[in-house]
Amino acid sequence: MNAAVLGTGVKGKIGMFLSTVTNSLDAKGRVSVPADFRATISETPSKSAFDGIVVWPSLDGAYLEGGGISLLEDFQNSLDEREHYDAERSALQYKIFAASRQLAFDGGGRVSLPKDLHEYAGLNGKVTFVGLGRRFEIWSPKALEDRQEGLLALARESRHLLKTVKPSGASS
Amino acid sequence: MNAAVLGTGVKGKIGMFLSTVTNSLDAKGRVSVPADFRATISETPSKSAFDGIVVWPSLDGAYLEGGGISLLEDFQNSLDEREHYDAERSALQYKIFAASRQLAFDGGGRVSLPKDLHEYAGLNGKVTFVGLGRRFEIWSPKALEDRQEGLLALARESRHLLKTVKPSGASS
DNA sequence: TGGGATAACATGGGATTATATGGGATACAA
DNA sequence: TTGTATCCCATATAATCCCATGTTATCCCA
Repeated sequence: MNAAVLGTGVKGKIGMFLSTVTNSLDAKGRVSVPADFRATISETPSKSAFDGIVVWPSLDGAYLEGGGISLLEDFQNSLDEREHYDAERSALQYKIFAASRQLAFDGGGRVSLPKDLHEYAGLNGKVTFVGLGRRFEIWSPKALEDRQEGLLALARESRHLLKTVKPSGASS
Repeated sequence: MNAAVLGTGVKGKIGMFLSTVTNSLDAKGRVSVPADFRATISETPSKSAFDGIVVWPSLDGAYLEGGGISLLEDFQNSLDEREHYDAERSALQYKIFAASRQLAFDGGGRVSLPKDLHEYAGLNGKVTFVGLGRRFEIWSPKALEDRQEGLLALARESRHLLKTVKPSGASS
């Protein structure tokens, strides 16, 4: 981990996903997206008219990652700098773009999580949204608890990375 | 092949092709284009009135590539920046423009895949659409499974390519 | 600052619509 | 004709819309 991880170089008005919220998953597979997250999505400009979230299975474990459609648009822009048949580009496109789902909000701000995603993340009645800035994660509350172990220690060791002023040479 | 040759310079509202969907190919050679993909196509502006998808054999394997008509318009714009008889330009024109088909939607959002394209992609009863952002791929489910080999590991190693913030020099 | 009024939010369930898919009828070309 | 492609309609399933409700948070005024 290096300083770039927390570096900011953001331009324009972009909301952030913050806080951790647990909501319930009903019998139809629906779950309310936290209101704060919905606000973040609607205030972040995007090229797409899509009103909802995008979710895909994490590459790292049994949980989901997600964000607004603008997050994927940023990924797209990054990948466009590579050649069309570049292996690394393809791998990311397959594992993120092809693996993701567009989940539209219903009138009450809920989305329905497809069954295969339930299963991937081991979801069962309750769902925890973890705000991580530009994106968020979706966990089974139990699995998230396990993951917390060890994070505190690492966060303490890494405190020196926190800066309240942008480094002058930051390119991000 | 150079990425710049096929680079896109899209402006305005555009949708993205996301997720992976398997539909069935009936006895008449018809297959439903996933509703999300149709929505993406209809929300992306184009100079053409054509309502359907454009498909051509991949240059890289036994599968098809496709997108909305606007994708081909973007390719055209990129190629226009080259000399008329430039070798790369000609090659791409032959292998993509000349090899591609315009497949119109029927009333139910299906297209008929020509038999030679079936055969090229080894399609047989089932057809998988793979959303990759600006374009999509069409695979035989079995062949797609094989293709996944090693992709997860490569995607994990390549994650550093994904940036959520545009480089400061980006013009977009 | 207390406390009632109002609004926002999360959630349940039934009604309605969209989607994928099959099959027949019709137009067209070789 | 004979095969091919297009259009139209039917249907089971799945997804979405819509309304109702309890709860929490926020506002407003005395």
